[in-house]
Amino acid sequence: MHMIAKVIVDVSNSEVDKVFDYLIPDDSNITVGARVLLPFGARTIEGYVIEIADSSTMPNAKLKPIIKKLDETNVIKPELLSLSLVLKEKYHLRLIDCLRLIVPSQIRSNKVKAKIEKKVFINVEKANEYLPAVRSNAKNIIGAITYMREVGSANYSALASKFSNASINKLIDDGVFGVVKNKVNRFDASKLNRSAQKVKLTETQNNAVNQIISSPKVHLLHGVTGSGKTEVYLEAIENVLKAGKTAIMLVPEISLTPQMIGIFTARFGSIVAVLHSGLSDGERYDEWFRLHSGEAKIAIGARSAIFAPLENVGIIIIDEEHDSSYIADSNPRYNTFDVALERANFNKCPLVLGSATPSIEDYYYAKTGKFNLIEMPNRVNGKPMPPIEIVDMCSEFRSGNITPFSKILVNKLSSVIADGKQAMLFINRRGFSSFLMCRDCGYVPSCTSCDISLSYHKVDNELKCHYCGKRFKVINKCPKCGSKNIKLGGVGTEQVVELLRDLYPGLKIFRMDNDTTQTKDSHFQILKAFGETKPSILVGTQMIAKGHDFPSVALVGILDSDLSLYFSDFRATEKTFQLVTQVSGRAGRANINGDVILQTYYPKHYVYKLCAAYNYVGFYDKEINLRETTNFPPFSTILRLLVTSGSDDKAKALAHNLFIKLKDLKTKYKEKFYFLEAMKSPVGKIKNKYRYQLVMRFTDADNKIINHVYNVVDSVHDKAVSTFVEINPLSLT
DNA sequence: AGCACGCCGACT
DNA sequence: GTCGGCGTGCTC
Repeated sequence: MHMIAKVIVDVSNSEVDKVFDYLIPDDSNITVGARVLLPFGARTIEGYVIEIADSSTMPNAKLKPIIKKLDETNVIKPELLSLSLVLKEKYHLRLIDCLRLIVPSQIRSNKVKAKIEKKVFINVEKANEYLPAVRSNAKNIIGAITYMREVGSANYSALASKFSNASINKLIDDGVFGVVKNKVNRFDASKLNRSAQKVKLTETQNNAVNQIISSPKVHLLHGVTGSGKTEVYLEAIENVLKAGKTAIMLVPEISLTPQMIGIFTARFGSIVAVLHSGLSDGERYDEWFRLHSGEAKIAIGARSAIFAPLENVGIIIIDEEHDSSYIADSNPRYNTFDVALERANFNKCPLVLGSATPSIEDYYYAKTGKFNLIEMPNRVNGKPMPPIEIVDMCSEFRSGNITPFSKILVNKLSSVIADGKQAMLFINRRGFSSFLMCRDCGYVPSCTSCDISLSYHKVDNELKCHYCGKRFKVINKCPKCGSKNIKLGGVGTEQVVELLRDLYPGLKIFRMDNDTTQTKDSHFQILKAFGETKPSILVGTQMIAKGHDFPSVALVGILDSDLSLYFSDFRATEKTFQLVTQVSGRAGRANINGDVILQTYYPKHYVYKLCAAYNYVGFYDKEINLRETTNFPPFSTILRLLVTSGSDDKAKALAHNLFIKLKDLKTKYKEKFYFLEAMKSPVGKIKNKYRYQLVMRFTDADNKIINHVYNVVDSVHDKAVSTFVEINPLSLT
């Protein structure tokens, strides 16, 4: 009697996202969590064993046997298999998509292999006996022996390229050289500047560490910029390691800088494994396996590192917890916090959320006792935060200044440069200008695949779509009315750099945005060059806002802080507060004093006064009141169904169908259900897919409504249309 | 998804 | 006559 394996096949399609039964061959040692090779219809594919049973619901005659097991050790550990099952239910995902989060693509389909290095050693005694017998014209043999006598050991491939494969192999065969095969780690952390000595913690920091390690619950660590949160993390992790457990440390992708990794490797050495998008396939493969095998005990990485294959997790830390990158916005959509909480509960370990500007929801949960609130209100070095000056750009404009720089910003820039110091200018738009417009008829060129206006990139002299990346020729004549009167609108990073070059000829100006950071390491290169050049200016988007520590930055300019306020998003003011606080933190880090110039067209908006006062709690109080009276999160859940299809009609029809069926929810759940609307998405087309959305808002403590919605979504399924469900999405594009 | 099967048009 | 177009349906 054969045992039966319940298998999920590695095909990302809802039609086959179900359990298939296979026979387990007698001598195959296949267990739950194994990656296996399978006959599937007319082809051979991979799958994952999620259960072993002794009978099948199918007649055994129809079952096929598994071809073979694919790895020495099972790639899916029990905790992560059950995590996948939870995520599938919670987010209504395909199980295979969850499993693919657990098993990185570098492991699947044997694309990447471990790198084995052959190291050659010399047997000196043997060599001494051997050498006299060698013919004098055997140059390579003699050369290799002489060389190896000096160095003792060498890399096989380096040696072979010097003295030929044949000679080295002969020497190995004759026992003059010995060979050892070593697995090598392609990720080399030793290149990093390891610059962290252990410092003595302050009382506040010690108190924070003690609270965290003594209680396995969710801790919200609210610490101002410079309050020493990282030291708290390091100390807490050290405690966890001493207890024989492992740790997961998450940071936003962008702040996973060499310095950051350097701090951890300096403190903990080779038991740190790094997982982020900047790694090559080989590096990622090696780092993942070091965690999987138990060799590495600390996983540090961006969002996806929450799925690190660690066992016996003793602490999970999410730094900059308010950061939007923790919410996956494509394919398997998940919220990192939910996953982390699931893992923390499974391991009965603390989960730490750290931020200078926590999300309103999380601060509310901390205030009301769902989380433990730890406050770190003071900076370790006792320095005050840099003063923020708010500049009214409307009055600048009225007084005839049409540049993106206010007078006071230019004055401060000039004196910073004269002092040989540095400045950072933040503008949240890349390219030269964000749109073109015909002055005569108002025509704006837009992407043919997306409903979005094209940005002008002067460096490449072309128009680019920032949604799909498509490129178009620049127009100098309006295709609609023939006018040559085309104007540029919306200043971007390229234009800021150009204007600065006119203003300060000869000054070194760096630009960091999506366009200048496409190649591996370019990120690091720009920051390094900026750090070494004084005076200089760094112009950039969001990506210059996080984590970087440049002691000579004396001025930070926020050129257009209102950008995020224009979006009709209930989180707009929150995002603005977080961004301004974060960017301001770049000024005056070390011994020099810093200044922040904040330019806005809404100087009266309450968010700016509170930013300038660094008054997070004041901002929170105001915001939470607003959320409560308007029934927004954390007082409600927002659910968005995104309906997309290559066919406009089919997408529209399905969205309409959903709307009809979901209207019942309103009558069924009455006062718990506030809101339902169906409409074309704000960006109605992206990459030639038409987009419609249904947005709902309700209170739903027991997930009844969400499950109801899932059932409705299943009932209207259409192959030509994809429907995505998002819980509390960050944006509604 | 991806592959086979199947039923219609235009080619040596 | 048959080669190949892609619509339909199934995969333990």
